[in-house]
Amino acid sequence: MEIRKRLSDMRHMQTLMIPLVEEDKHMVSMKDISAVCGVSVATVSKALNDQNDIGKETKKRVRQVAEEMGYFPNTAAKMLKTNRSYNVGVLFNHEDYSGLTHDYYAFVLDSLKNTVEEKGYDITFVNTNKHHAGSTSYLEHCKSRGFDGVAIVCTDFYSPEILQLVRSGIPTVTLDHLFNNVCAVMSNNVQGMQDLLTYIYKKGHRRVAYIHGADSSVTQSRLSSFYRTAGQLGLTIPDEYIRMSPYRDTKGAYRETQYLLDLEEPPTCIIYPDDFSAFGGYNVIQERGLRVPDDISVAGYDGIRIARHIEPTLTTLCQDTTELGRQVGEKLISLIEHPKTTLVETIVVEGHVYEGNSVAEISG
Amino acid sequence: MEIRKRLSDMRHMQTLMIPLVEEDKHMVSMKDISAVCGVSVATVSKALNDQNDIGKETKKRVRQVAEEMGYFPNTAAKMLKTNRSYNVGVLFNHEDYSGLTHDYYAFVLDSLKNTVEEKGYDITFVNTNKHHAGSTSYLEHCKSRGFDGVAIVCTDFYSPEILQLVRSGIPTVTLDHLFNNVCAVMSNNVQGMQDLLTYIYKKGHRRVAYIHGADSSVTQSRLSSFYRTAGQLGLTIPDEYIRMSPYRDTKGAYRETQYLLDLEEPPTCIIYPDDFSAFGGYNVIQERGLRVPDDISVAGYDGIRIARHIEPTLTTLCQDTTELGRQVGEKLISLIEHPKTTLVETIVVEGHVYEGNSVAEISG
DNA sequence: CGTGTTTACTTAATCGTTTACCTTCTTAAG
DNA sequence: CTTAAGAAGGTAAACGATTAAGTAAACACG
Repeated sequence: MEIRKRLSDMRHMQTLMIPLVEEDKHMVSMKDISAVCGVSVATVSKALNDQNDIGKETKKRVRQVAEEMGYFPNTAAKMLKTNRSYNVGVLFNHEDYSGLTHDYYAFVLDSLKNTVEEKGYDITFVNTNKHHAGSTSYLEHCKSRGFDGVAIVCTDFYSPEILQLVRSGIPTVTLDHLFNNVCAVMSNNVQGMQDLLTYIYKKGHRRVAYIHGADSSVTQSRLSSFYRTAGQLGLTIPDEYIRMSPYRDTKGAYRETQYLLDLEEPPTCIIYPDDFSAFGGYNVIQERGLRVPDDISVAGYDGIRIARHIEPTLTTLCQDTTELGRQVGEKLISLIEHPKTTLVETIVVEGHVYEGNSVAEISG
Repeated sequence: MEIRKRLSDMRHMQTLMIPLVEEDKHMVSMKDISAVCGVSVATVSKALNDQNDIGKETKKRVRQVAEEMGYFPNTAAKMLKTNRSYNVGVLFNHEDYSGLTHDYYAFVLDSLKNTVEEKGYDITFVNTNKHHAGSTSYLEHCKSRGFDGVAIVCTDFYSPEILQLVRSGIPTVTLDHLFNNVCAVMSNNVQGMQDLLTYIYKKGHRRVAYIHGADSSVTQSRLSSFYRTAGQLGLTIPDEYIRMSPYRDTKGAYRETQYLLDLEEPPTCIIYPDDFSAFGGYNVIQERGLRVPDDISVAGYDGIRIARHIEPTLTTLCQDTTELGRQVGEKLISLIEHPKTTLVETIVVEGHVYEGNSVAEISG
């Protein structure tokens, strides 16, 4: 016992004396601290965790020695014992064309990351790779890694795996998709489309086309809001004004824009599925020798950063990615830390119309 | 003993019978499998890890039961015992204006993620938040989490914390920065700038300005390559053609462009620090009633996605983010799995000139 | 003074794996 | 038949923490 103390003590001294060597592999553990302080490991644990059945003096000394020795907890051991990882998974499936390379999701993730890190949590991507050793589903991967919670940010919400995950009992928050009995944070697409269309209407436009994205709950919200708002404003929208082009597909946007411009009575303003697509629209329009917004007005959706730096700056519905990420993070952590008292609810985040120069004021 | 077996067996049956309930909290462990199979835990472990001192039949049975019971390993326990996490940290400091929201890094990260996930590793962000419980430095966070390796992708490379990290003995790979004795993956900024400037030269330009980004090793490479190439081509670059504007700062690009256009002998082509800035240049030029590329040519650097969808499409040096991310990932994992035989080297990834319409062909 | 309470610890079990080292049984060679 | 080797599996000690339960000393109080 006495010998072990000395040994541990010496090892400690070595570590201290050569602070930045390459072979700094050894992590100092509670055992090392306990040896140096001459107390039990349990005492060290309690002292560091600020338990109250430890003497003031001892606590102080243990903490100081721990500091000096450069102690930090072994997360794996802590996890194993406590079943808490202080790590949240983020589901970012990018088999479709999106994920990290999509401004909207990247910005949300950035904000989410800041939010949870501030509260002492780390972020790990839920491995979407099927070849991952042992685990075959998202849920298994999450359990295997012991995530305290999972943010489902960007994925195919209709896959059975996702359903399995949200039903598993692990705290989950979804972004822009609603499941029964699952917390969700939603960008207000209904209000957003209403604001956007109303803005366009107020600028004098009466013939407004909408190229919507591929089917999803987001698309549905926007589309129905478009129809509803149009109705309220007394606009008649001919069927051929409603087109489809996948999100962020400039080719598709190009094609549909041509279709719209070739109509006998073309629209005076086109709303695109997203900003990226809107720029696809710019191109056709310019190619035809027409100008935005003088000859035709254009509106986007998202509010990606570049949109306000390209002339004519794009009028678009700017989604509040910072707030979205923050809400996802806060809700998730609340769910983790206060599972009983946290409301299962849908949090709606408002966007706003960013007024660029792409929608003209027209009269009559 | 007999009783424990039965109990465990029954618990197992329950789990199987109510497959998707909310209270699916219990993770089936090796102990459960061992009880059902009537073998020891050690045998189960060996069977699942495909050790060779286990009978064929037993191995098969254990594996099948494990499958049926929905077993997957507890990562924390495995980590604790083996000191391997199959988890790599990614250092993505975004206190400056970049990080996830920067196309270049986001694309690299996306590729890195794909690469390591394919090999069975997960990605966790190195927590850059100082308030994180217990750990105060990147290194401590990494050790605490037990990362097998760390990819240093986007950060202030001059901070002492980073130095501590790369010297710690944890496998690390840096992107676009060179440390002594540390693996690095570099986008070839020297060749890139040379190619870009040569392209511009061949288009007939003799008065080329370069607005470079804020100081960093990347900036230095590009700038010195610019000078060197200019010399080789016989171009004389007046001092006032070399300007500075921070990366991705459209305001700065705007300002410097004005400066350049106001010169007595303005350049015929301006190279910007990045594509984002180049669009800032577009704006001034358009505002002044000039046109790209007829009146002045513009080149960017990066090759962000949107650049090829905006007219005039931007001529830019397209960095190969997919390859960069892949190389970082592969090198890192090689370093982790074969520390002795992996070369400590610098991998250089080539880019290519993306030929848009923003650089005019001029004669004389 | 005896008894109960509080304080400040220690002991030891435990989380779910891995693995060095046994044990037992089978088989083949001498 | 004896013995050594090999195959198949078991035992138990880790890994680094947490925590219920126990203990010894100090203190309080009628």
